[in-house]
Amino acid sequence: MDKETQQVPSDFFEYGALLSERELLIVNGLDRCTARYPKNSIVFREDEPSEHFYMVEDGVCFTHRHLEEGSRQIIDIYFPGEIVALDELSRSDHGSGLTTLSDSVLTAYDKTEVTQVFCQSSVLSRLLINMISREHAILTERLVGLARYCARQRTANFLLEIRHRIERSKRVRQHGPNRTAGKVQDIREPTRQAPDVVRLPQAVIADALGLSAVHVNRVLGQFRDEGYIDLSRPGITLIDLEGLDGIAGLNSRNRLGMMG
Amino acid sequence: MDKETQQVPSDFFEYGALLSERELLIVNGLDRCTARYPKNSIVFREDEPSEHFYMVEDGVCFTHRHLEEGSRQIIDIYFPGEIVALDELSRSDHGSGLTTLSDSVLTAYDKTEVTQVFCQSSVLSRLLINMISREHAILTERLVGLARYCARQRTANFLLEIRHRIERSKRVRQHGPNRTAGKVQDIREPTRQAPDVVRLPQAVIADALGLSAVHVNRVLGQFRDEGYIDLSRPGITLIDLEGLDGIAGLNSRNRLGMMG
DNA sequence: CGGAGGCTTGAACGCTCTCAAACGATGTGG
DNA sequence: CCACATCGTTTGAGAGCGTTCAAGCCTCCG
Repeated sequence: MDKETQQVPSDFFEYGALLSERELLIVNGLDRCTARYPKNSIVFREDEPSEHFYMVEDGVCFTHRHLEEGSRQIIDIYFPGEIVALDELSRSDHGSGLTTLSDSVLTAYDKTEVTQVFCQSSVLSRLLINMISREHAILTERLVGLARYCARQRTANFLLEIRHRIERSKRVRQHGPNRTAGKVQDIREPTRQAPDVVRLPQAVIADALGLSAVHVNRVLGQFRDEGYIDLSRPGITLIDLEGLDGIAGLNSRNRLGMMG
Repeated sequence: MDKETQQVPSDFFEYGALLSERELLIVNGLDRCTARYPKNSIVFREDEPSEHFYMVEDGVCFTHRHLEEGSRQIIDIYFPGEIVALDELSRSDHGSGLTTLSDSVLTAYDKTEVTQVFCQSSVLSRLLINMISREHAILTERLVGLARYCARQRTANFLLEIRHRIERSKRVRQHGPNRTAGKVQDIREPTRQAPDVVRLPQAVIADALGLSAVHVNRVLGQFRDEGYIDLSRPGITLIDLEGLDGIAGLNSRNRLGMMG
């Protein structure tokens, strides 16, 4: 692969569409605007006019909806390499707000331009549809989880899903030539990027799972006592992945394959 | 509009994309297979290979997921004119099963053909993306509802949403020249198609809302006692729509606008 | 007339919430 | 360097909402 390939937003690779030279040029030619956002800053609010979608370059952020009483529901959490607000391509306003959890770097793409440009190419159209469909599958999974599983199951499933996405995020970010090679670069900051450590405030987990922070804490306490996780250090350290998977009790379907 | 227009699946009109003669020809040229399904029959099961998506011509059906313990979660309910399994365009298997609630007529379209053909046209690509995005918005709404609202709110909201979709379904089915004219045809079967009557088993409502059938019944009983609905006749007759809307307590956002 | 499926209602249990109060880490200003 | 504020975590007690189990009823239909 050449230099141009490395400029392509890394997440695109995940969708199995082999882009030709022509499509790569199109994608690389897109207008983009990269900016830095401090921790806990609001990138956009729900109901604001929506002109861009974003790719997370660095940091962690989440989409959310505010409810009347002051509580909020977190729709999804995004890690580096993931794309935010893809589902809003055809909306004129934001269906949910976007807030950063840590200092973040985001790249904004113009929705109108992307839609128009992508629709010109059948390969890119397919790619876009695949990406949106994947979001849809994740959302369906989450819906079933919220409706039918208890706090223990939801929490265990959540921890595993976040772990999976952190891993995927790391993998995706080593894009370019190194992707297929077995060569793995050393992790730069073991404390921040350590594997199997979920570093999210319990209040955020609660808002994502539709639970109270107090009860999330209680469930995590149970998991700690049962030896599944470790809470003595900052963050949630996953110890027994199979055990958590057993608690989650969800079929392996949620590890969603892509493409068709 | 000419005869060709009337052959176009009516739901496409809802998305505001003005199709040119050329696109209409493409859409009308799609392979399709219309079949009749008796009440309570399974059209496809989850995890089965997925080759088609369906348009509901007549009847009511729903998509669902089965859980280990034997319970099920209903993902969505579909009325005439609506499209099923659109989100599975890029999947090779069904993420959820499809079952009929009443005697139904469904038209199957080949997923691969539709994807390929639609991706050739930028207008149709956009249309497809808009339709999928709309599904996404609905799903997000449902997610927030499940996570953050109590049984009364969810039930009230559900009744209003179903009413809205039944109305929309009726409107969409009078496609063609009559669409824009104020002329409204008489309803043929007032008992079956009466406005403001939701004819769904309470067990189905429960499975859609993530509640037990017993508790749905209790909530409906409350609504009856409070004068919002009437249960003396078969089905649920909505009496006080504003009242129900007040209970639902959701912003008007769920009456989702389309296009961007 | 009898059976089946859906609806209705009661009682008790249990999961999760709210309220409340500490605790610990972190950061800030005196 | 310490006092203090703040934020996130932890734990307890009590209340509420929805569940399960169980039984009876109604209605449609054979």
